[in-house]
Amino acid sequence: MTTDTAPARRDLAKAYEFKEVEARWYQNWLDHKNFRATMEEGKPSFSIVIPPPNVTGVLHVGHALNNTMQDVLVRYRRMQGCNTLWVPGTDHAGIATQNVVERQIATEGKSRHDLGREKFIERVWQWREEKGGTIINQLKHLGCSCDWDRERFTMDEGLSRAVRTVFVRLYKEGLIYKGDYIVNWCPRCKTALADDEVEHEETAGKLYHIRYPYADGSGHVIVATTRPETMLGDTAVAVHPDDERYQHLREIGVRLPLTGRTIPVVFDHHVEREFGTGALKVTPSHDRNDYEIGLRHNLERLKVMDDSGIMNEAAGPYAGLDRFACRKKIVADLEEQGFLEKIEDYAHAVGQCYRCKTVVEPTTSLQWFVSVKPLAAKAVAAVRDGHIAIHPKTWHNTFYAWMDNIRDWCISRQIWWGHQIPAWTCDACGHFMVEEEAPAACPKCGAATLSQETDVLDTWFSSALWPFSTLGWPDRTRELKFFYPTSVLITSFDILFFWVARMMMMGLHIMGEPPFKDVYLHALVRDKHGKKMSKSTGNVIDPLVVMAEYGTDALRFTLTAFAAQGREIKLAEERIEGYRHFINKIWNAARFALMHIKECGPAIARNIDPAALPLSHRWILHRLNQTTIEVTRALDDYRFNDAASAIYQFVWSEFCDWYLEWVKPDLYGNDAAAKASAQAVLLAVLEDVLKLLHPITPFVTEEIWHALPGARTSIMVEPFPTENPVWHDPAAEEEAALFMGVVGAIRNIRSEAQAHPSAEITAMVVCPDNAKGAIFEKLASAIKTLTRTKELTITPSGQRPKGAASNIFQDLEIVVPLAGLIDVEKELAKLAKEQARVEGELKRIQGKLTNEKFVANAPAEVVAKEKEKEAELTATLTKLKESAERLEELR
RNA sequence: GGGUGAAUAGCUCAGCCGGGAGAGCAUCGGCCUUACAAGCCGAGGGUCACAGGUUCGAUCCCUGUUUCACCCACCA
Repeated sequence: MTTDTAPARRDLAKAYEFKEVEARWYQNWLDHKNFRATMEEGKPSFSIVIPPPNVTGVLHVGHALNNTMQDVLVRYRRMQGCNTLWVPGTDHAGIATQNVVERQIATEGKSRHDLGREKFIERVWQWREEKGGTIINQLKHLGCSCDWDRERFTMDEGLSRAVRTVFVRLYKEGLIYKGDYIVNWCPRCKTALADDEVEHEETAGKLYHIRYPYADGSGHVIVATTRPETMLGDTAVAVHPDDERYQHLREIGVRLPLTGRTIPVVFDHHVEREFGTGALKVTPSHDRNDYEIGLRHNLERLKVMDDSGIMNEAAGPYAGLDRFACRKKIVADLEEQGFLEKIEDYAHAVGQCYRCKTVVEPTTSLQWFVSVKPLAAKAVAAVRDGHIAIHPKTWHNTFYAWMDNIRDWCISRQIWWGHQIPAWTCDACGHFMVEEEAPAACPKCGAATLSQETDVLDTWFSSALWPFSTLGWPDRTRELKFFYPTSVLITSFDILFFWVARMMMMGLHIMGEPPFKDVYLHALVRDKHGKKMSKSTGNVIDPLVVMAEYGTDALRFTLTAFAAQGREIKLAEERIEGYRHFINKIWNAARFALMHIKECGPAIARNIDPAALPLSHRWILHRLNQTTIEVTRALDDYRFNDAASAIYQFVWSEFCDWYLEWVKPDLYGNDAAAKASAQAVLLAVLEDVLKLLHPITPFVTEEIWHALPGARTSIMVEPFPTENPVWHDPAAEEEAALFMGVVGAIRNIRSEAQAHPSAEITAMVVCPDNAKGAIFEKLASAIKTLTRTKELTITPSGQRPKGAASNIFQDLEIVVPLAGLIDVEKELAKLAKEQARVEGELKRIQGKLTNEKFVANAPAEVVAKEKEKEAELTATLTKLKESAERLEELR
């Protein structure tokens, strides 16, 4: 941190030029290393690791939300004096990045196979050098105060070492194994996918019913399938063990149509007797369930497709056809040869690759797996025992349910871009070894030629280590000591299982401590109709465009204000425009303040005894204090929207609409003492407002901060406001409510009477209560200013003059003579309506109070409150009736 | 098939421990009042999805229903 001087102070421009301001300040923060983490003993630590965006990524509004929230917290804690670290970085995003570079070289008419593995990977690195910084720059644009000197990439040497270290350890512990199992295969990406990388989409398909003749020709059984091409790989038909219909097939078997191959009939409990004919074709190599059945009955596995989804030699005459072309051909042939019973429309879920949406083909394949059950148990225990808290809590059950049913994690991918699996086989003797570094020679036979596994690891494997690998693990660094476990992880709920759960498992197992204490799962940003934003629908709100149009602070405030805990945030551009008005409001309030406080020194109001000050100042300081408390509590609880709305209300409705108008007479007047207090309080409130706002709207607050009198360092390093008990003043709040009630009543009369704002009026406040009367005496001049009233009388009892309008506020009657402007009938109607409302409410309350059970059971304070209300309403009602009577006389 | 969330003003949403609802935008009326027309002042607008239950009292808690959204799942 630094105390260097900032850009020269000057008067604030008439309009807030955010573009110039944002660029200037961000550079200034970088120049002064304001984002760099401190590691001072004795100070609390606060750390966040960024959910690393894909290196291929472009900032979308979801990133903007996610990173705004992180930056709000980071700036808040930094101002509170924590050792604060926000680790930025990007993810190498295996398949996604490989796809991008493949497309790039495709324009040169080449495929990655033309280049070869080594050259191709060089190209990917080259691509990363040139284009990989895009999203990082966009995060800077958003104002993110990450410690950029600690930026990491999941393929960095350090992180790669962490990956190898963890892999070897898990392998040696028996938690990583290699085996031939059925996996999800993407024929386009030509790689295996983990279960959660497959998206199931409800699709309108067909259900084909096919006759499989008995092997002895005595009849046939009908099986149904949505994927008829897989019949070429059928190695059995399964029926339920207790299904009498098919017992005789035990010895006979059936013949596969088209190929004539004879296959056995097996009896398995998996089969539902009620579904279709109760007979199921079994393709162990291309269906997960069939694979299981195959295992149970020791069935042959017959793969009929290659890794591109093209039918192979095993498909006989169909070899060389794409699987979907083959489906058509098979159906046509079945039809022609009389094997097709019927075709039904059938809606079912089809698995797709989450990266490219290609229909996934289940296939048996030799892959690496993590045995996750023991790891998952630790994660579940950590959440259950409160070592990790997920916010909002509603996710706990979902989390447990998923973790309890978790299956082994397929971590090998048949692509080139990623962490190559650290396992080697000796070419000479076949010795197999898993090591952190490439062995120079075979430890068994001494041969120097070893072949490394060609597969790379699932990208999520390295991201699972992110919270400690970015802090320097496996070395024992100071960063780890200060910042692990990290304080909170902020991410979107859609990667709870991809990423969050896996970080928990790895952190707990490898480090022995959770990777973070809190997880805050925020909503997904949708369009204003709740639809997913997508380029094809054209409903995308591009944060970069929006920032250019409305300013970064406007976007940040909008996202913060909309960040209520929930499932989705419906965002429309009008909202951002609305909050730009708020930024503008702050700007103008500051301009106004600066006109009057130029000659002031830095605020000293914290040292002023507010008891000696007039109500206006006591009130605003009290409200500021309350707002500080609320903002602090809200941010501590991740209630971002509450923090935003508390400060919005305070700034606009209280500070601007009331306070500034209220103190104008002091500021413009000749009373030097009154002016001095007004200046001091005004500056103090403005300073705290800027600090409270800074985590959400860093740019505009910094710019205004430096225009304030006195030498200023960055507002980033100012202490965040804290509760000030000296400012606490509930009595001021009550008195201010009376004041505002009377002002409101007079304004209402003016407006209803359509009196021109410049028309001067006189008013009378009939106030039977002497104590209140004394309060109003002191406020008379302020009431007059705020209502443009020439003359104001406060009297314990008064007679309403002819042609006067009146309003009732509590036990007060506010009378404004407006000769000729009064519509008596309208006034009476208004009074009648108000009377009805008050009577209704009174009736309800009296009903309650006469209800013995209520009085007996309700808490004493509630009963007291109701009694108070009753008295107040009774007084109001009396006033209303009197007012109406007098008005009647005018008819 | 299982699970989760949502239903509150015309729109988008707040509403912590149950004491009879708030904001922004939009609408209507009046204002270029020397910080701000990206503004100021005033006003209107809600059977808190529906039906029961618990309670002195329910937008809030419980049960059921309807509608919508999402997640998980091996009925071919």
